[in-house]
This record gives sequence, structure tokens and C-alpha cells, in this order.
Amino acid sequence: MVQITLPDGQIRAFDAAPTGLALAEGIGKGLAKAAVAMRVDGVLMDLTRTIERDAQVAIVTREQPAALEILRHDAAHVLAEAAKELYPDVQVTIGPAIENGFYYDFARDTPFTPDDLARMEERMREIVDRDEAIVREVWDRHEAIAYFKSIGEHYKAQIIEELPADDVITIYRQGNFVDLCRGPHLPSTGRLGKAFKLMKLAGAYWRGDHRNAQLQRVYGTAWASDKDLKAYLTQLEEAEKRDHRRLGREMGLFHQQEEAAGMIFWHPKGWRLYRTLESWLRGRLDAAGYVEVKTPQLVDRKLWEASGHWEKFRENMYIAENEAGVKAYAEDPRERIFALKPMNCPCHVQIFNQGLKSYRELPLRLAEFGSCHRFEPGGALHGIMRVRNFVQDDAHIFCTEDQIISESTAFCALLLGVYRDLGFADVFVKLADRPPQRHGSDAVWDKAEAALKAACEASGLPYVLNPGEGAFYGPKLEFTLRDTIGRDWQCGTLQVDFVMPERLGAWYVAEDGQKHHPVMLHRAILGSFERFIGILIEHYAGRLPLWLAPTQAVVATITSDADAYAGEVAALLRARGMRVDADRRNEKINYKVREHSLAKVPVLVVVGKREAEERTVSLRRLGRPDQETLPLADALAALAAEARVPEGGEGAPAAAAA
RNA sequence: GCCGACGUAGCUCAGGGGUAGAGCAACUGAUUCGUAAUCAGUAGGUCCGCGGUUCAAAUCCGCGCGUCGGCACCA
Repeated sequence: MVQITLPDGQIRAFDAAPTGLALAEGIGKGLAKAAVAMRVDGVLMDLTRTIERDAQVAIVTREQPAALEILRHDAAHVLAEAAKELYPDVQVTIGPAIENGFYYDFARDTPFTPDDLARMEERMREIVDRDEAIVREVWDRHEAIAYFKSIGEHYKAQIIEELPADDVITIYRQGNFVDLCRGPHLPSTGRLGKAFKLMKLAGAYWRGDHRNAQLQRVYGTAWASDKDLKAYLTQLEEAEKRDHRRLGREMGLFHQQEEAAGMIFWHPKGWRLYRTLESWLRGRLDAAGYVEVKTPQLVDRKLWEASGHWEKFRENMYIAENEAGVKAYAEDPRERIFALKPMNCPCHVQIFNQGLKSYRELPLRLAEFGSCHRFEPGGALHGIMRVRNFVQDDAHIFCTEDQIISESTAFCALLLGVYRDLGFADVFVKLADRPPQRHGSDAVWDKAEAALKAACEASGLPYVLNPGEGAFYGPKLEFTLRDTIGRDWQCGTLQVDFVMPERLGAWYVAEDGQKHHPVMLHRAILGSFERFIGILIEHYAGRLPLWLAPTQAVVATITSDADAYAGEVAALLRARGMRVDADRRNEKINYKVREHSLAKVPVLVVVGKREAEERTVSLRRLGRPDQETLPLADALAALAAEARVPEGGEGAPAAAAA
């Protein structure tokens, strides 16, 4: 006798242990049809398994979020079955469910082609039509290893060999396809449905390690219904429309070309946007007690050796020398040679080191919009988001150990204010604490980690721990923001550094009259201007807030009767600090509206004969079909007020004065 | 760096061993028009680069560069 308690409290009794399927059938046909798996005392299980003991059981249906992962995992298995049928020489490895879909990694000498992708997808649909039963079996470990080896599935055999000794080895069989898997799975392939699509081919390393063999990964997406699949594909199209590379071109912001791969040619409009962001942020830093500096691009190897970069990161550094220098260096590696800076910190320490510092001068916050060059691997480059030359909104705070907490708190407040004003309210933090290999005493680490935690708490920032992921030189906070379409971007960082000041000989004289090394806080809010502007473009889909928009308004005429007036209106707006163009071309107003809308100009000031005579303007906002007509003076005042940069009251740290 | 795909006019893309194509943009002219494309005409090319095969290469092959999607990397 088995008693099963359903989620609504109903209890059902069975003489013999029923399967989940039987239970679902008993409750209702509709439920049985939509069933994907079941939860037995909270544990997800196959519907084909029997419920042996009294338990709380809930049937998971395909509409529920938990079902998606099972569907996607099944899709991966069906893909693997299809691949094995079509290409007997493939070896299967792993195939998990992922966000929005699944993938499967195959080992095969001949690469898959896009045609293979189409064939596999077609075969997958056939397998769904076959409605093969998916059967769970428990196997002996040695038998399983021997079996997979015997059919040439060496990766699978290896996976089983490396499973913990007490793990139960479960095998799932569907048709002729047998795979090691933890489950749970659907009762049969037919239940997968056909709301899936194979998306792309990619290379991926076995176990994610580039020293291992490269496998062929097939990505797919899978959903509970065709409607969901379609919605997802539409969403992908929408995301493509906000791609910063496309918008950057359409809005005339920048371009890139192969003679300077990984670098950016900023056009007038793009540079206007860049400068607006830069000068606004500079104001914030000034108000927060930072002092701005500028340090050399090209620095002697000796400094990079002292900082440790030459040893660890030389492969990613650009050597910049004249011919004689390169020749001398080739003949004698002790010769002087220069490298472009990949980071600003060693240079900032040089400024700190000029003149002996007193504890009274701390904290000293040295800020620099520092242009850095890093030789990033070709495959990593991505538009203006991942480049080889970028400008960090960098600063280094030299302080005492006791000041870490107040400085970190002030920084969190500053950062949150900046993000908020730029339109990002959704921010989370990861605290990366001490790694196994590290520098500095446990007591100092305790203090620094506690300070970072306290700073998060004081700023109302929830943090998650990222254990052991701190740098060898100190713990760090990593600030991630979420954009309108739910993507996460790690931008800000705050790193405590106990090592660099020591390596580069930074000292201050404390109250006790003794020399001590200061603590260095490396910090950035945007991370890099280039990447952040890319994020802004995608976040706003090009429709930047008025204060950031490179062209804030275009005064467009309807007929040439309004030409003189349009010039006057544009000049008046410019006199109020706005970035304005006048469009007096002999084109229809429809044409102008369309063109400036596509160029994402936030405000269109339309003037015709009537406006010129009445000294009014007609305002049309980007993306809105309506318009308002108002007296020129009112419009000037309103637009100028609206275009003002955010003051960021609550974001600015009160404790700014140093 | 690795795997795969791609590279044709300013942009989006078609073509695929035998004279280089379209739409939009540009230019010229006409049109003075009320809120997302006015009409007509003209011009525009190292088909990414270098080598090879061929009577003939944008097209086929090799190498390189770049871009895209992943993977690895991101101090």
C-alpha cells in the first residue's frame, strides 16, 4: 500500500507502487499529456519510475519553468541520437541544457557543415515522430565502462571512470541510442515536441581546457511551445537591432578597419558622446575628492619589470621602439626598450613616490583617464566592447589600512550614483576573497575583506561571495549591471592591493614617525569608455537620453520660407549649450522626420511658414508620433532644462572632501 | 590563439570559370511640400590581399589579413 499526497493535499492510495505516469493518468488525461517529470518529496524524477513509498508527489508539466530544463536536456539527447545515426564516426561527450536551449559536444575528425546542421535537425524531428520510449537503467560501473569502450565512446568511458565511487551509474536508452546520464528525462521522445531549432556550430575544448582536444559543439534552442520558440527568435532579432556595431554605423559614431584591428576611429558624433560622458564623469570625480593626473604611454621595460607585468603579461604588451632600439634589444636583452602601458597603476605609484608623503596627505586619490594598449587575442575582439586600445576611468587610492573601509564605502556610493544617472539601477556585486596563493598576512586579509563587506552593506549593495577568486595581491569587489534586455555586464571594480606599493617602493610617514607602505585601491566605475559606450548604445538601443545624445536636436524646415527662422532657432538652442543641427535641405518633412528618426536624434524641432510667422516651434520626440507646438521662448527654456546633465544628488558621496 | 562561417558599390545583399548586378545612399535637375522614403537622370567596383591552376579566375585551390559566432583568454 502506497499513499501519495498531491500538492492540493489530496491523498491517493495504491496497492502496488505506481509509476508517475500512472499517477498522472489517474488524476486526469490532460495532466498526463502535459506531464514532463515529477517531484517526489521535492526530488525531480522520471515519470517512468515507480513511487515505492508514501510520498508527496507533484507532476511537473511542460508549462512550468522546471520543465524547460528537462525538455532542453532531452533535446540534447535527441540531437546526439540524430548525430550518431547520421554520422557513425562521432563520439558523444556531454550535452547539457543551458539558458534558452542546449548544446552537445561531439568528437569527430571531419567538421560539421551548416548542411549537417540542417540534416541533424531534420533527423531530430523524425526521432520525435518515432516517439521512442526513454528507458532508465542502472548499470554496474565496470560494465558501463567496458560497454562504452566497446562501442568506441572513449569520452563517455572516461566520464564514468571519473565519477565519484559511490555514484549510481544510470544509463538512458532511447531507440538504439544509449547514453550515460543522471536524468531525469521525458518518458518518450515524442513528448519533446518540435519547438526547437539548431542554431550554430562552434568549437569547444574538451573540459573547457585549451590544452585538450577541440570538440564540435552544436548549439540549439528549445521551448515548450512553438509560440515560445517564435518569441525567442523575435527577441534575438530585436537584440540584433540594438547591436552597437550596427547602430554605431547608422548613427555615424565610429568605424573600425583592418589597418587598426581592435582600435576605434571615433567620428565627430561619436566623439561628442565620448566627451560628454568623460567631462560629466570628471565632474563627479572632482566632487568626490579625486585629483586627476596624466602619465606616459610609453614606459621603459624596467618599470614593468619592477611592477611584475613584464614577467607575467609581456605577451599581451606592445613593444614600441624605433629600429635601433629593437636591434639593440635583439642583441642584448638588457638593452633599454619601451612598452606601451597596459595599465596605469605603476605610473601612478611614480607620482605618489615624488616627495615623501605624510599620513596627513592620505587618502590620495589619483585619477586618470588612462589610455592603455593590450594585445588581445584576435578571437576575443568584439566591436568597441573588446578592443586593444581603450581608456580606463582609472584611479588609485593610496590610503592606510584603517581607511580602506571609508574609502570603499565612498567609492560604492559614487559608483552607484554614476550608474543610476546613466540609467542602470540594477546592480549587483561579487566579493572575491583570498585565493590559496596570496601575498600578505591573514590578519591583513581579514581586515580588507571585512572592509569590503562593510562597504557593500553601508551602501545597501547586496553581494555574493566569489570564494577564492581574489587576486594574489588582495580581495576585490566586482560590480555588474544589468541592461534593459537582461544582459549582465561587469564594469566596475574595486581591488585592494597590498603588493604593488611594496614592489614599487611607495612609502608614507605615519603618526608614529615610521615609514609604512600605503594600501592601494585600484578602482574603476565604467571600466573602459569604449566598452561602456557600447553598453550604453545597446542598453538604449541608440535612443540615448537627451543629455548624452551626440545631436540633441535638429531644426528641420518644411519650406524654404522658414530657413532664416530655423537658423535663428538653432543658434538660440546652441547659445543655451545644446548640440543642434539645422536641416534646411529642399526635402519633404516626411523625409526629414524619417532620416533623423533613424539617426536617433531625440528632438526634432519642426518649423514651417506658420511657426516662423508666429515665432513658435513644433516639437516631435523620437519614437512618438505626436507633436506639440509652443512659443519659442518656452521651448528654449524647456529643452535646455531637459538637456542638463544629471547632478546626481543622492549618488555623490558627502564624504568627498579630502 | 583554436573550431566553423563569411569578405562583391558608402550600406544591405544577389551572382558563381567567358563584358560586374539590384535596392537604398551619393551626385545633377525638377519639385516649396505640415510630421517615418517626391520624381527623373547620372555616376560609382583592385569582387579583402598575395600566390597557384586554366586559353580565361570575382568564381576553383593554397597562404595571409579582417569580420562574425562560439571556445580559450580578459592582469
